[in-house]
Amino acid sequence: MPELPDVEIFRQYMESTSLQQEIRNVEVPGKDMLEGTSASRLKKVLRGRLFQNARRHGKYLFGGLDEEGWLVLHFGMTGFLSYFRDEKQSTSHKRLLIRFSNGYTLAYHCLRKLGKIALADDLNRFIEEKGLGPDPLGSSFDLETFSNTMSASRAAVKSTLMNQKLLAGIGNIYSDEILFQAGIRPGVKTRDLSDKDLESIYIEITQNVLPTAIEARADPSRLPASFIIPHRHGGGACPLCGTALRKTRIGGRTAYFCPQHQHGC
DNA sequence: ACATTGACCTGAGAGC
DNA sequence: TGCTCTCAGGTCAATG
Repeated sequence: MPELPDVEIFRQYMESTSLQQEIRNVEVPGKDMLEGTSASRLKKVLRGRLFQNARRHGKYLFGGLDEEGWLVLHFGMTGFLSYFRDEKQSTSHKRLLIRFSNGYTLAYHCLRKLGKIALADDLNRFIEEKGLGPDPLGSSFDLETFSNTMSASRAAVKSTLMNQKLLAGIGNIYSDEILFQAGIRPGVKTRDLSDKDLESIYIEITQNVLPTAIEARADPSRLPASFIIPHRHGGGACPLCGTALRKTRIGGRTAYFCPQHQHGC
C-alpha cells in the first residue's frame, strides 16, 4: 500500500486517534527495523511524552512530540497503523506498540519488515539527510520546479517519477496511474517528453491522481471508474476502452499500461 | 555521475 | 495435501 496517498491516510489516522495523550509505555517487537536508534532509547524518548501533531513528507510519517523531536515511520511495502483498546482486535506483525494513558494502543505493523522506525530531532534536516526531493503536494511544488527536476533525468519516465531523490512519494502503483491519466507510456524516456507532456503529468500528479486517491482514502474500490489501479493485474482491461492492459518491466518494477490510450514506446 | 540490478524480508497464490 | 517457484504498492549498496 504505502505510497503518498496511503501514508497521508495513515497521517490522518494518527492525527485523529493518537494526539495529546500521554505515552505510558512502548514495546518494540521489531527491533531489527530500528534505524539509527535502539529500543531502549526509543522507549526513553517516548515515555511520558505526547504527540502534538502528525506530519508527512513523501512516504514518511512523522509524529511530532511535545517539546521537541519526532518519531519517524516508513512503511516499506506492507506497513500500516492500527489503534485499538482490545489487543485481540488487532492483526499481527506488530513491530512497534505505543501504549497511551487512556488504555489505547497505536500499533505499527509491517509484515515484510522493509519499513523503518527512527527518531529525528529536526524534520528538514532529516529530509535533507535522506536526500528526499520535494513532496508533490507541498505548496512550493510548481510546474517549473517539476520540469527542471524531470529534465535532469535520462531514465524512463516511470523510473523518474519513482525516484524519491527527485520527487518524494510516488511509487510503482501511482506512477502507473499518473502515466495512464496523462496518456503516456511508462517506458518513454523522460528527456523525450514534450513540454506539454510534462505539464500534463504535473497536472495529473497535483490536481487529479494524488488528491483523488486521498479523497478515496487510498482505497482502490473507492477510486473513480476511470482509474487504472483496480484493473492493474494479469488479465485486466483498460477502464476506458476495454483493451487488454499490457504488462512490462521497467527499472525492475512491473508496469501496466493501455496500448490504446498511452502513446510512446 | 548517473542508471540499473540484486539483496533484504515474509507470505500468498499458481502450478505440479 | 504439499512442495516449489514467482511475485508483491520500497529502498539501499553494489555494479555497469
